[in-house]
Amino acid sequence: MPLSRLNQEQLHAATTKAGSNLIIASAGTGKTSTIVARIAYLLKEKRVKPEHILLLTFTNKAAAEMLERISIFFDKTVMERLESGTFHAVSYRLLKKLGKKISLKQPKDLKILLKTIHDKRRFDHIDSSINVYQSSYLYDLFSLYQNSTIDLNFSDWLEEKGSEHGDYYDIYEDIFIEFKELKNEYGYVDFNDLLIMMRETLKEDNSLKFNEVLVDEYQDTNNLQSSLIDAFDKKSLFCVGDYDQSIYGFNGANIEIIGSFADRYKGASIFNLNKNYRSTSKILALANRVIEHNPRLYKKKYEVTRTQECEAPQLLIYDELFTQYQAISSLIKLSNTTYENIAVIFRNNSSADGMEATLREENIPCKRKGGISFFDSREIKAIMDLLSVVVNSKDMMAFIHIFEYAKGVGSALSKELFEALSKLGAGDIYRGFFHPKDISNPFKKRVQNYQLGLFDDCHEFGSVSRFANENFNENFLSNPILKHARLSVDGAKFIFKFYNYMRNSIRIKNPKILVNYIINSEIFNHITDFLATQRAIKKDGSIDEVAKQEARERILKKGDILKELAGGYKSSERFLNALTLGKSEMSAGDGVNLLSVHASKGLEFSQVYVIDLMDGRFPNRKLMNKGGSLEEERRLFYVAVTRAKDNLSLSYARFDKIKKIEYVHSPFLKEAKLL
DNA sequence: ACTACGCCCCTTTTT
DNA sequence: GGGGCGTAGT
Repeated sequence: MPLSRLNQEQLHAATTKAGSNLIIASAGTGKTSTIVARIAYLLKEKRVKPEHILLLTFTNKAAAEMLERISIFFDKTVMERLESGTFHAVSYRLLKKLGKKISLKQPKDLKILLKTIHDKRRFDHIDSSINVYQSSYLYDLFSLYQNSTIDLNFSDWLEEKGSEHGDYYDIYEDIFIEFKELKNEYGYVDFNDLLIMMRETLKEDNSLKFNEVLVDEYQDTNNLQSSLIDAFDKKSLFCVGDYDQSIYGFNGANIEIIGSFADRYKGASIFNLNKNYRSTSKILALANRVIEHNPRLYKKKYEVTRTQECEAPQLLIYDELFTQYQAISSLIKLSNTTYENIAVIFRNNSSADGMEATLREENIPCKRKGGISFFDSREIKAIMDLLSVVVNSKDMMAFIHIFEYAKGVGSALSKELFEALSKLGAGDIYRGFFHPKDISNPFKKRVQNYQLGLFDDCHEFGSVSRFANENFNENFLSNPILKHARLSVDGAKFIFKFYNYMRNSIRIKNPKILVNYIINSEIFNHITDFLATQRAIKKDGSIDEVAKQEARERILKKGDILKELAGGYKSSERFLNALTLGKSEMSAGDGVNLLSVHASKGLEFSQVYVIDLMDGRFPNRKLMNKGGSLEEERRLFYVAVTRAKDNLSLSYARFDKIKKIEYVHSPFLKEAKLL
C-alpha cells in the first residue's frame, strides 16, 4: 500500500479525518505521494466509492499520473469510476453527463468574434484623453475579471483596479452583452463559461455528490475556481499547495485563498510537509535564500533529507545570447545524464527558439511542451474546423475559417453567406443547405444600427445561369444563396464542395471515420492543394512541383496522425473538446526538455539549466508593470530552481546582438548570493 | 465596396 | 512566422 512508504507528516495528512484539510507542501516534499496515499486510504480504509471522489489538478497529465500510481493497487475499473482532471476538463465531463451540449472554442477564435463586435462601436463622440482598450486586450481583461471576482460587475471591477476608462464602461459592458448573445447564437462556450456553467448547474442540480474533493496546486486557485470548489456538495476537502509556488496571478490566482483557508472553513486542519526528498542541500539553500526575500505568510521550514556531498549550483555568464545557448548545448552534449533527465527552463517562451536551434546543431534531441507546431498548422486547423462545423452547425467561426480557402470569397462575403444559410436553416447551416425555408432573399440585412437608422439592405441578385456550366446538382442550384451578386464561379464551386461535404459527413458519428472522410474529401483536397502550392513557391514566383508534392504528402501524413488521435474518442464532439482542453499537454518526441517556468510546474529533473536570467527578462519587467509583481517573479524563480534534483546551472548573457540590447543580470542572482 | 497582396510589427505566462 | 494594416486592383 502507498501508505507504508510515507513519512510521519505525510501519513498524518493522508489519513486525516473528513473535514476541511489544507496541506502546505513545499517543493519536493512528496505532495503527489500524499495525494495518492489519501485516495488509496479513502478507497481501501474508508470504503469510499470511487465515483464519490473528485480529484482536481492543474493539468490533465498530473491527474493521469496520479491515477497511474494508484492503479497499481486497485482494479482498473476503479480508476475509471474516479472523477479527475483539471477544473475545466472535469466541468466539461460533468456537464456532458448532465446532457449539456458544449462546443468549446479557443480564446483565439473568440477574440476574433469579439473584435467584430468591438469594431462596430463608435468611441469618437466621447471626449477622453484615454485610449480605448483594444478588443484583444479587452478580452483578456474580461477573462481576468471573470476569474477574479464573483460578485462585482465588470465596470465596478475595472474601477476597483484603478482603471481610468470610466467614460467607456457602458460601451464595454454593452460589448460583452452582445458577445454573450453571439456566443449563445453560435453555441460557443469558452474556458471561463465552462466553470461558470458548472457552478450555476451545481446550484440547481444536486445529483452530483462527492464525499471527498481533492485539490492539487491549491496556491494557483483563483476566485472563480474557489467558488466552484465551494459549489460542490461534499463531505470533505483536501487541498494541497505551497504559498511560494503561486505563479498564475495573471490568471487571477489569488494567494489569499490558500492564506485564508482556516478563516474560511471552520474547524479546518492544517498540515505541513517540510521534508524535502528532491533536491540536494545546496540547491535547496539557494532556493530558500531567494524566496526569503518575499514577505512570509508563515515561517518557511525545510528539512533536507539528501545530506550527502553535492555539487554547488553554478553561475554561467556569457557575452552574447547565442553564445549562451551554444555553450549550454555543449554542456548538455558532454553531460553523463540522459537527455530525458535534463531540463532547460526559461521565463519567456521566446528563449525556446534559440535554444532549440543550437541543440539541433549539436544533434541533441529535445522536446517542447505546449506550442507544438502540429496543432498550430493550418491543415490541422482546417480539419478541426471541418469537424467543428459538423458537430455544431451553428459554428460561424469554423465556417469562416474554412471559407478563407475559397477564391473570391473574403471575410465579408463569407459572413454574409453564413448568415444567409443560418437564416434559411433557422440557425442551422445544414438545414440551410438541405431543408431551406422559403425565403426569397436571405441576404436582407437585419436592421442593426439604430443610430444610423439603417434600413434593410437592398441587395441585387446575380443570375444563377452564371453557374450553368458547372456540375452542380438541381437542389444546390436552387438554393437562394447562389443568387448573391458578388459570388464568383470559383466561390460557387467552393460552396458546392462544402455542400457535398456537409451532406455526407453529417451522418458520420465516429470521429476517426469522420477525420478519414475529411482527408479524402474534395474540400480538403482543395485546401491541401492551396497550402501545398503556397509552400512550394520559389523566390522567382514559380512553383516547384517536387516541393509541392512533398508538401502535399506532409499534410496527408499529419492528417493520418490526427485520425489515429481521434481513434480514442467516442464522439467527434468529445474529440474536439479534448483537443481544446488539452492539446498543449501533448508533447512530442523525447530528449532534453525545453520548458517555460509555468510549464515546468510539478516536474523534476536531475539536471536543470535556468537560462536568460537577465533583468527585464527574468524578472519580466514588462509584465510587472502590467499587474504582475516582483514577488510573483521571485516565486517563478523559486519554482524554476526547485525543479532540480542534483545539478543546477543558472546562466545569463550580457548582450543580444540581434535586438542590440545590453543586459544586466537578474537581481535574483544576487539574492541567491551567486554574485 | 470588397478582395488580394505586400509590408511592417512583435512575440507572457495557461486552461 | 503570423497577424494587422495600407494599397492596388477588381
